[in-house]
Amino acid sequence: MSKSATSPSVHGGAEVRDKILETASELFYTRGVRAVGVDLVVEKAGVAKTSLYRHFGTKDDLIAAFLDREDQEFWTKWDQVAEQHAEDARAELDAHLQWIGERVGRANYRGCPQINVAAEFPEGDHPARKVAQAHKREMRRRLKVIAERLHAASPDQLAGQLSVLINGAFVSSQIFEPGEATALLRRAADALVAASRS
Amino acid sequence: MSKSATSPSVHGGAEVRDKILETASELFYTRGVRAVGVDLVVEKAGVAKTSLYRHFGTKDDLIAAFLDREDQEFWTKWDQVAEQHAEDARAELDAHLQWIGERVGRANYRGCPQINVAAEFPEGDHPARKVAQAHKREMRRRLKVIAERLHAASPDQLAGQLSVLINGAFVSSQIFEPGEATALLRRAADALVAASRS
DNA sequence: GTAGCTACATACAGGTCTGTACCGCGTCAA
DNA sequence: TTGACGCGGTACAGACCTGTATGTAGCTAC
Repeated sequence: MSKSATSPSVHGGAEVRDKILETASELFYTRGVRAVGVDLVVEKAGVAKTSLYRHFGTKDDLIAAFLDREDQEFWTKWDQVAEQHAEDARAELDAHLQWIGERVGRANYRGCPQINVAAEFPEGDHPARKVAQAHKREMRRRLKVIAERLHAASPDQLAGQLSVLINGAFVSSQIFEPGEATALLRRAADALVAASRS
Repeated sequence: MSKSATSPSVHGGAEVRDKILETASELFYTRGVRAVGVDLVVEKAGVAKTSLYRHFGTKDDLIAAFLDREDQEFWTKWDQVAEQHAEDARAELDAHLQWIGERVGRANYRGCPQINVAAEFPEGDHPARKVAQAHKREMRRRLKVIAERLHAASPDQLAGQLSVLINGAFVSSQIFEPGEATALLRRAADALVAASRS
């Protein structure tokens, strides 16, 4: 009957935690992490400040949880697309660049959360930077698998090139003409894949 | 005998202003703009706070001046390299990717200042964002000139692809192996240039 | 000399930030 | 019924932030 959660399972379960994280994620992403104080998060979420600190200990932990959430959302989307092209690595890569290009081209797109937070917190020991670094390495790892399926001469190099291309798209939305990103990315990937076979 | 400067030329000229801007630039770049207060800039520069506010009205103006300085430094380097390959566009592009790759691979590299500041200040009306946007457009413009000299079928598209590649390199230092960036960039550019001629 | 400018030094106003303390309320389990 | 716990609400501590006010010293030009 109940949610059968483990630790904070009285009342309605972890609804308060989810509400805080959801609100914080939107605010952090649209306004920047340092620009958003916990008081604003608490107010917009309609919860008590004590609840925020009970669930997340520190603001830094909340930031890390925000990046974790974005990370999971990103790979969920990735997996959905990958499943539809399980037999054709070339089509899978194209499909990824398609949705990434569309996402980058949206009007309210504000860049990759991982990159943005890494830019806001240059200190290497910040908990959020670990999440960001793991995210970027995971991207290259997945692209390497695709590169291997494409029989690239050097899968790791092609994966690196595609990683740079995708990361570049994340931070280049300002220079794209409307609707330009997808075609530009796919043609660039075409060229990189073709060259990787020589 | 004197420096013959124009407006603030009493005492030692604009030395104080330069000292402030130089100190602020290093602090802003290594620690992040929002993480550095004007008190710290003043202390490290060894000047009075009133001097900072006399030369730069607001902290936002100081940030914009910081990005302007970085912008000028970047294009100065660019022009130096371009001069050495005035007759050969292919060699010029290669040389640019060479020094950019080396810069990205340095141990204390913390990304492109323009991208970092844009990530720290998502509001579109911030004075520093105008500088950052102009910087990115200027890069694409210069790359388009190179693409035209390379007789690309669509110079603007090739310039866009190369822009994405370079911007990607700026934010991907975490995923590069030591010394990997230059070769990866140059081979990727090879592939893009080759494909642009078909 | 004297006025005008720049610079240094210090203090402070007014606001914001993170994180904690304390209180009362409602709900669940025993 | 009673105790434990999550939750909302408020107040607050302590630190930090930007920007200004005030006063003093030194240099230049008239």
